[in-house]
Amino acid sequence: MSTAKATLKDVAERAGVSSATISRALNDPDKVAADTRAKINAAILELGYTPNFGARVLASNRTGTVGAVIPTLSNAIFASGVQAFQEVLDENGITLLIATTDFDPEKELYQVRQLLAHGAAGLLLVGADRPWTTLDFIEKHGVPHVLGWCAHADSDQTCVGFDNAAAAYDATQRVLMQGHRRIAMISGECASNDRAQARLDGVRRAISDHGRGAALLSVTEAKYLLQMGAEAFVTAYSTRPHPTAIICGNDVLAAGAMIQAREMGLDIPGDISIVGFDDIGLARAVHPGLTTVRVPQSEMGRQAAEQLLAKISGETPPPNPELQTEFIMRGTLAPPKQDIGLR
Amino acid sequence: MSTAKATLKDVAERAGVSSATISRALNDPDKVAADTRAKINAAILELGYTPNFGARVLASNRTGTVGAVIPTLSNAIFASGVQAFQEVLDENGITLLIATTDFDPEKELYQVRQLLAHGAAGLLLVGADRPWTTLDFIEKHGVPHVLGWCAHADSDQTCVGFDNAAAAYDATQRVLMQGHRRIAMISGECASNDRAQARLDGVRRAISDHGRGAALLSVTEAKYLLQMGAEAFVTAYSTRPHPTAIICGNDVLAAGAMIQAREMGLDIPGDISIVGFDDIGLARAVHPGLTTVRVPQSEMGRQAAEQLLAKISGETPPPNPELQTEFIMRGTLAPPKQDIGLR
DNA sequence: AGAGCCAATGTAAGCGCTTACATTGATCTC
DNA sequence: GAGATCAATGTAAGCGCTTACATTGGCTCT
Repeated sequence: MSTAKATLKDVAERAGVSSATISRALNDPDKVAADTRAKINAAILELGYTPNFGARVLASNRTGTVGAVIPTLSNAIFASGVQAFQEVLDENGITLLIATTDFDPEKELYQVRQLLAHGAAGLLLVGADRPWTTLDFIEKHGVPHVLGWCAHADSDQTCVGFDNAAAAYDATQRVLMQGHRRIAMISGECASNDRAQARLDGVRRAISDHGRGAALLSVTEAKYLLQMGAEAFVTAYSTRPHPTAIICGNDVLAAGAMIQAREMGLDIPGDISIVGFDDIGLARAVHPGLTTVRVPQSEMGRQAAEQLLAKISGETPPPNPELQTEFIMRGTLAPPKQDIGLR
Repeated sequence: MSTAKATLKDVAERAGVSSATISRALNDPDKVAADTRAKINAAILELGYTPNFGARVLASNRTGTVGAVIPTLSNAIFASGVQAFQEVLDENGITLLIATTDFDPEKELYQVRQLLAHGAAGLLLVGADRPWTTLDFIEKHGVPHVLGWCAHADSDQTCVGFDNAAAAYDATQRVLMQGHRRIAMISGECASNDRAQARLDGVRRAISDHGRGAALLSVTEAKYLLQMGAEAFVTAYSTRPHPTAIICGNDVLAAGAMIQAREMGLDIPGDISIVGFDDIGLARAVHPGLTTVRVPQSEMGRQAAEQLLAKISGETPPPNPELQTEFIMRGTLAPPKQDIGLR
C-alpha cells in the first residue's frame, strides 16, 4: 500500500479504463457496463480509494450539505426538530452542518456566513425575526432557505411551523373557560424572538377579546431556564390580588414556576394554575402533569427538510404546510378556587 | 452586478493586485501591507465576493469541518454535549457536521463514511463499543477521533468522559448506605452501548461487594423513553418481596418510573426510592426532586473539542481528562420504611 | 450491405483556489 | 556606497475531480 492517497487516475490505470469512466461508475452507475463496473469496484477496493471531497465539489459545484442555524441544542424543542430534520436529509444522502447562535441575531448572521462559506446548499433558520441583512445575504448567495418553528401567512417566505399566536390564543381561551380572570404570563425574552413575541401576543389578545373582567396582571420575561422560571414566578405571583393562573412561554419556564410555587407552599392547581408550551418530555414527567400546548416538533423538522430539498432541486415547493398544535389538558390547570360556582 | 459569481481573479483585477495577494489577504492578513489590504477589502465588498469552498478545499486540502456521530439529538445528554462541542469548534473557526445513528452500530459506520467523505478533519464518536471495522476505517483515513461519554483507562484511545461504572458503583453505595437491601435496576439497553453496560456493571458490583443480604432483585432493560421507564417499573416492582429502591439507567427512565409508581399509588420515597443518572433538567423539575448522578455534559463536550482540535493540529493531546461525576441527593431517595431503625 | 443509431468509453478542458518559488525595492550594515 | 537582508508582491503550477464533446463499434432497419 502506497503512502500517498489513491486518486481517480490511479484507479483508472489499475482498472484499465479512463478516469471519466470511473467518475461515471461512481456518480451514475448505470451509464457504465456491468463488467466494467465490476473491474472498477475491484480496483477501488484494492487501492482503498476515496474520492477527494474538495475536487469533487470544485468540479461539480455540489457539496451535498445543508446547514441549520439554531439558537441552541440545549433546548429540547430545537434538538428534536433538528433531529428529524437530519433524518430526512440523511435519507436523501445529504449531510447536515450545524451552527448555534444562542439567540443572538448578529451571531446568526455570522453563522449563516460560515455555513454558506462551507458550501451549504440550503439553510434552515429559526423564526422570522431578524435583520433584513441576513436574508439579503442568503439570497445574494442564491441559496434557498426555510424558516422553522414559525408560520407567516403573509410572507412570501417558506415557513414550516405552527401559528404560535393562535396556539397561545387558544390555550388562553381554555384558561379563561376554566373561569380564570386574573392571569399572569411568564414569557420568554421577546427581543429578536418572534415566537416568544407571538405567544405573548396570543395571550394578550385572547384576554382582551374575552373582556368580562379578564385581565393580564403582569408579563415577566425570562430566559428559557428552569431557574429563571422559578424566579419569574415570584414576580408574577406577587401582584395583589394574586393571579389564579400563570401561562408560561414554554414548558421549561412552567416547570420552573411549578418548583417555585411548591416552594412557596402553593398548591397546584388549587392555589395557582400553570400552563406551559411545547409539550416536551418534561411536561409529562412533572406532577401534576403539566397542561401545555403540544407542538409537532418532529413533524416540523421533517417537513422543513422536505421543503428545503424541494427548493434545492428547483421544484416549486409545496405550499407552506400548516402544522397543528394541540392543547394538552393535564393536571396543572383547574378552575380557580375562589371562583368555583360563581360562573 | 454581474450574474456570474465573482472569483479571486475578478477581485484581483479590481484591486489591481495579483490573485495570490488576495488569497494571502484572506488567509494570512499580516503578510499583506495595510493599504493593499484596504484596497482588497473594498474590492471584495464591491463585488460581493465569497471564496469558492470547493476550490479552497482542493487547493489547501483543508475543509475546516469536524464531524460528530451520535445516537440521537433527542436525548438531552447528547444534545447538550454536542452543543458545548460545537461552541468550542466555533471559537476555533471550525464548522460541525452532524450525523445520528439511533444507536445502530452499522449506521454509525455508514455515517462515519459519510462524514469522512465530506472532509471531516476529525470525528467525535460516542462510547467505545463498536465493531473494530469502524475505527479501522477511520484510522486508514488518517483522521483523528475522540470518544465521548466514556472513559477507558486501559485503552490507547482518546476518551473524554467519566467512569460510568464507578459513578454507578458510588450511587449504589449511597443507596445501600440508606439501608436498602432489595434493589432493582431499570437499565438502558446494553447491546452496543457500553455506557449502559458500565452503569449496570457498577450497580452489580456495588451490591455484590456490599454483601450483608443486599441483592439485585431484577434488571429490566428499556429504551430511553419516559413511557418505557414507566413500563419497566411495573416489571421491576413486581418481584416478591418488592424492591425498596430502583436504580435507573438514566433520568428519563427514572422519571418514567416515578410516573408509574405514582400511578400505582406508591409513595416516593416512602414506598420506593428511585435514583436516576445524568442530572438533566428533568431531574430538578419532578417532585420530589430526583436523586441522581450529575455528569458534566458541557464540560465533556468542551474538552472533547479541545482534545480533538489538539490532535488535528498534530499536537500530542493532553492525557485523557478525568471528568468527575457527582451524586446529587434530592427527594427520591430515603431509607426504606420497613428497615428504619433496624440498621 | 450501407445508413443510422445508440450504448460505452475516451479526451481534455476547466473548476477557483493555494503556495513554492521568483522578483522587486527599500532599508540596513560596516 | 556595495552587498545583504527582508517585507511585499507576482508568477504559475498544480490540487483531483466532472462533464461536454468526440470516438468507437456493434445493432437494427430497409
